[in-house]
Amino acid sequence: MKIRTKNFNLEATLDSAQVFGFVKNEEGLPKYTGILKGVNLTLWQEGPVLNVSTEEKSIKKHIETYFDLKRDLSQEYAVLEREEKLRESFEKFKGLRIIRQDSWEAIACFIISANNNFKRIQNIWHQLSENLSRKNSCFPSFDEVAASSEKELRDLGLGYRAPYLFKTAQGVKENPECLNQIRKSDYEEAKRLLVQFPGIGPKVADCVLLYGFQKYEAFPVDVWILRIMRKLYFGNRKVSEKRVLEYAQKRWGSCAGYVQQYVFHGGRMGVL
DNA sequence: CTCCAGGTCCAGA
DNA sequence: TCTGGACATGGA
Repeated sequence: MKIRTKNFNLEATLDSAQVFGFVKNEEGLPKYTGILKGVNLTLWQEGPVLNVSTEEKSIKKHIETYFDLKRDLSQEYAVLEREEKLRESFEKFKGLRIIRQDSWEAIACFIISANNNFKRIQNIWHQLSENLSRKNSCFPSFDEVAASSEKELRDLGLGYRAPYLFKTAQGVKENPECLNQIRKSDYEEAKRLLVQFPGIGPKVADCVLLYGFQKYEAFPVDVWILRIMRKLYFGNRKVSEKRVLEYAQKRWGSCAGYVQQYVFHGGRMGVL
């Protein structure tokens, strides 16, 4: 199946650590293998065309939703074009989009991401999917994680995050409505609700809000963002994460989340 | 062996 | 409110 796109960069989108279930295989043209709505698929891009290794009709709409291909980015691009310090990242990775991923998967994955590295987060993603999910290689639901145990999670490589994920899964299972509560709340309120779960602090909450709940004021400040923001906007002063967050939201408002993704990816790729 | 990875939690100023 | 250290695990 072929999907015609505008302003879309598959590689930048899937390489910028928003999701952890896709595996990249580079043999010339990079291809990504993963699962979406229970359908296994491989994705690769040729110019504006996004190729999908399935002819299943229903998957097209899911892909357009997942990558948010219909979203008009003119506001974000207007902001980024004005941002001289980010010019190289914007030019190089234009088309990078914020993925709309499953809310629970985002919660779980970013609890796991804390003080961890990309490769290991990917491994754990697959461990959880293979061992806890009934459906073949899908990421496990909160019910399925809650039906596991701290010990099992520890054995799958979660380390000290095992109780965090387990207790949070139990909490969501007890009150699944909380996900809708978060969805309909504004950014501040939604964040207040999220950080009540164990393992979710301000940074993880911002990731979850941005990738899992489409709250675009969210601006996750991790070690990369902190380093680059200090360098570009604070003359290398040792400002706190909180100061950086406030600065970004004041400067970029509802585009902060998108700007963050270009800062993060540009920083990791070494162009900033 | 030491250091680090998309931080959080807890204790003590 | 703000800072310092502990915390599993695996790779460099």
